[in-house]
Amino acid sequence: LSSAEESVKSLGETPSLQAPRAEQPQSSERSEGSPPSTPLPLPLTSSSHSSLSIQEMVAMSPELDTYGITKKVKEVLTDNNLGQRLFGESILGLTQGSVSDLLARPKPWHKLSLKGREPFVRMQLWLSDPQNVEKLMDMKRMEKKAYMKRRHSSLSDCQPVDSGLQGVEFSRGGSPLHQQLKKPRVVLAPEEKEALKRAYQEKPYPSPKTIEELASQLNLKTSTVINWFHNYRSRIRRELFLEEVQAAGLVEEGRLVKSAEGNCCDGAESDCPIGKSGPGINRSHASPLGLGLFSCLSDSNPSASSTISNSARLPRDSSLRKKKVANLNNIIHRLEKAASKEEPSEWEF
DNA sequence: TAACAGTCAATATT
DNA sequence: AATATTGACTGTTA
Repeated sequence: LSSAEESVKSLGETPSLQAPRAEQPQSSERSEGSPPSTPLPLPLTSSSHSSLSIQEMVAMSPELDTYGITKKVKEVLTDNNLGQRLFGESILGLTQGSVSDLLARPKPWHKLSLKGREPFVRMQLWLSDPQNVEKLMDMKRMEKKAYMKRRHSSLSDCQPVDSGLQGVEFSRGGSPLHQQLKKPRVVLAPEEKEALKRAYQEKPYPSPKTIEELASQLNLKTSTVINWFHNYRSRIRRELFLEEVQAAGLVEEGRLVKSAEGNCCDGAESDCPIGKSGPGINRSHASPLGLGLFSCLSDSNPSASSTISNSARLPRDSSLRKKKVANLNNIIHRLEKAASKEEPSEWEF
């Protein structure tokens, strides 16, 4: 563990050079004994003759700057013409779509679960591997070679005769014409999305009854509506974070670059500034988007969401404003929920 | 049991 | 072709 700790510590701060490390020839010890998971085809490489499972590393990892890491990764990938698919599948063990999402909207370290931190540790590990790019490019070549090979052998019989479709129709392992036996991915029409968003603004946590109503009104399955709300809530939270980070970046001031510990940078969680908002001067560099929003809650009527959107000093940008409002309603919901149980007595904001 | 966190993977966009 | 979006699924959590 101690030796492991070292390699992990190196992950922290300085995202620069890294201990050399002797390359170990293919780990044949794909020891299945690997604790709980990690059944990935990950060469993970780097670190001393492999020692800890990523999970152990994640557990010991110091706080990482997820935003900074993704930024750098994106840079390295584009600079070297390496795609997300290859990177994701060989380095992170994730699909292209997931990688894209992760790189575009990383959640702050303190909000990630152990599992969620894993990709970031892997990315940091990769960034500190002096041969990262080279290795990936090698894989790229190998893939290409394999691809050419395949195409060559399959073209041996049928010629460029509009091959494309034909090949797909009959060769691919499965049954080509299994008519819609697969659920045909639901695609919500823009108007339906609008309706759902409107409903969300009213009530981020609709009751089963409301959900049922929405479903029938929009002619959607109940589960679809439920899923939509789950997804929307969590995605809105992420975007809020991203915007905060970027906004903060614009205010390049003499403030610690390190994200101040679990403070403000987060309006969606219960650990936000409610209690300590005091004289309002504490948080010197309080979020540029000023979450001093709670002042607007003083006027007793929590259900009047419209009141909030008008009175609060929210960002003028319509899009951001909407998200802020939605998030506020989300927070209100939680507070009310919390207030309803236990002694509904003293609740002075 | 409801809400989440992470992802997948089918589609959409670029 | 590569990257972005997003409904749904799986495993947790409380």
